Amino acid sequence: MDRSEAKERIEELREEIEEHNYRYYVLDDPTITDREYDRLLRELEELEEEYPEFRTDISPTQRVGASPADEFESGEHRTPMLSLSNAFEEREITEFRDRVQRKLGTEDELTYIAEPKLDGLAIELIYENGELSEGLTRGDGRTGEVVTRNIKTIRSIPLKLRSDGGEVPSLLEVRGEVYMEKGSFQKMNERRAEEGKDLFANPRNAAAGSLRQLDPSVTAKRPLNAFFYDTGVVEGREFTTQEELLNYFPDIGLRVNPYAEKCQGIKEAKEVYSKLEKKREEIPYEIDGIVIKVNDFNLREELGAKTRSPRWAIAYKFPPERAKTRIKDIEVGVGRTGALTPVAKLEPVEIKGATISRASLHNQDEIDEKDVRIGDTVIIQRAGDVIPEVIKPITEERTGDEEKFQLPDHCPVCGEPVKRPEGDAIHRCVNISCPARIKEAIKHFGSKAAADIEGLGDKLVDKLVEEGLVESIADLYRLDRKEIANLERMGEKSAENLLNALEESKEISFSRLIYALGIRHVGEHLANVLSRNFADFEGLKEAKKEELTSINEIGPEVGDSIVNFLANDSNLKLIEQLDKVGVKYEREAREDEKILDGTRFVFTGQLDDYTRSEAEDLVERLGGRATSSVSSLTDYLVAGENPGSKYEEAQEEGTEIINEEQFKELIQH
DNA sequence: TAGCCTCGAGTTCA
DNA sequence: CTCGAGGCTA
Repeated sequence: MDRSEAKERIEELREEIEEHNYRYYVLDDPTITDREYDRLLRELEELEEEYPEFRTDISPTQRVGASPADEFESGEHRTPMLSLSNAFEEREITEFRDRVQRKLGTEDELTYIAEPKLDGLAIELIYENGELSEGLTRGDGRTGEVVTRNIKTIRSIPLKLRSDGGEVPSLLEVRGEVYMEKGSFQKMNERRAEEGKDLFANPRNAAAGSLRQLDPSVTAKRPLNAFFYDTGVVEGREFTTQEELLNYFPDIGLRVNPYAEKCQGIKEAKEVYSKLEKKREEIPYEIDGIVIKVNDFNLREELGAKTRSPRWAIAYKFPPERAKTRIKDIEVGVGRTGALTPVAKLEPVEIKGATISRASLHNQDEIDEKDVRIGDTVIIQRAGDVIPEVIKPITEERTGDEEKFQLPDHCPVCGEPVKRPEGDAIHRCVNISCPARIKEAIKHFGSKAAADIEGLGDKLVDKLVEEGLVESIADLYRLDRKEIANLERMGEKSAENLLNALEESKEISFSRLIYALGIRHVGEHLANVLSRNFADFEGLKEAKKEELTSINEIGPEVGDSIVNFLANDSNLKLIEQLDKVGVKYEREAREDEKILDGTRFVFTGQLDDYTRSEAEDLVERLGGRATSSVSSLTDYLVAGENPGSKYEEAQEEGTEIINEEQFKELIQH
């Protein structure tokens, strides 16, 4: 065989193999045996070995997995992967329908698509000119991990889109779910048991663990599969309905779930729910409910989205798995804000593979209302399949030995009296030097979104405070190498790492530092807002409550909290000491050009690309001003979808009215 | 003043 | 992830 013959054969084999993959995985209708398939694959491997110049990233041979990586890169989603709002009861589904119809201003029932909600992990694949170029996990919705090489090992995922139906879109981002079948999961665990390896708790964890393998050749051996149900950015084709999308995907080689159904009106969607709930056992993969989506994409656009979820879809979940157990005891924890939280210690039970041994009871009201007592047999569930929750005691099983529980009136850690402000459900230890509060404050300070001090874990903080080495946040920066190395389980090396991390953390942005201080009601977001409105702590300290509350998103409660924090001597001392030990904060490096220079904006209605407050922040960052009502001083009214009464006001005032597009042009963002 | 939307805070397990 | 509560809009 000469070179050009080899090239031809290689291409032929690739096509043939992918064709068989398609027939096997998408159509579920294989035409050759596994042995024949393996033979083709082996032949291709040999040829590629012999003629390395014809190797490519999208050859089926790549599916066996490339060499291990050190870590995953992170990649941004061009459009965020939102999550779905959940419903557990039929009533909530009816409310969903009403909401949707109200927002669209129609009385007519819409067409929906109901699909099973797979219990796997969401991914996004990017096909450029039909070739798989990148695979991303959902991550936090905005940024995920690049798992392209692992994705390629999944045989049912096409490396190249099929194109017999005409042109393939030049850019196609598709979204779907990677999962593991229940049977494959079981077999895999049996094998792992034989090999003495740790078992996976459930198929979901197994799928997630497999996809996040640094060594793709490990992923290649895991029985993963995928269904697709959505798109991200698409260029070169327009979809008008979910139905069209679900019909089109298999044509280009993407698997869609066979249980998806078109529903005329919400009632039919509810029927799909009941039907699938009955079928749940016999479906070969785990599903935890159904997803109901508005079919028409134009309507979807009109409905828009909230920050975390679209308004045009809802997840209708099956009842979560419950279990019966006993409350052995109730412990009390003290948080950063001094909140006393009762935690039930449970007789360990397994739900969905995880062994549950504790569950928060939140506060005294919750305990009283549910009448939960120590020694009670209770029903628990994992809310959202994650966080354990006590539903209710089984009173029939009481023996009379159960004890009612009352939160103590003195802090279990420092012994000072506990207060419960009127109208508040939370008991609080108000002693700001309570060791528990100091510990939590320090942990918060060192956390990722705050000063990000690597190596400063919970255990270490506990020890530092207990040993008396650290009494305040500033003390962290006064630790010396010997002190640290002398602690249990800490050596020279760990001490050095910690010191380095501390040193690095001294350079910090103003907003992170504000957040790190742990001012009540001031989280990441508001810390950011504050850092944009004040240059430094000097400015912030001088701010009166009125000045603070005039800032968007800061109301009386938050204003008070900030003023109080900065009026407190020990807090002021902390800020001073941080400065003394060398913590240098700076306003965010990215100083935007002040192109708007005092221009006043008012927003009304809904914008596509920003939330109201994002748009307002943006304006302020660019040196403009965003106000809430139209006056003669207003330069522009930016009108989004469904503008409110401000629209008419602006017309009366003769204020210039612009749409989102024009706004974007104006700010060039 | 109600209802919607976000943010903050607290939480569990592997 | 969920709950409660603060802030904003209608």
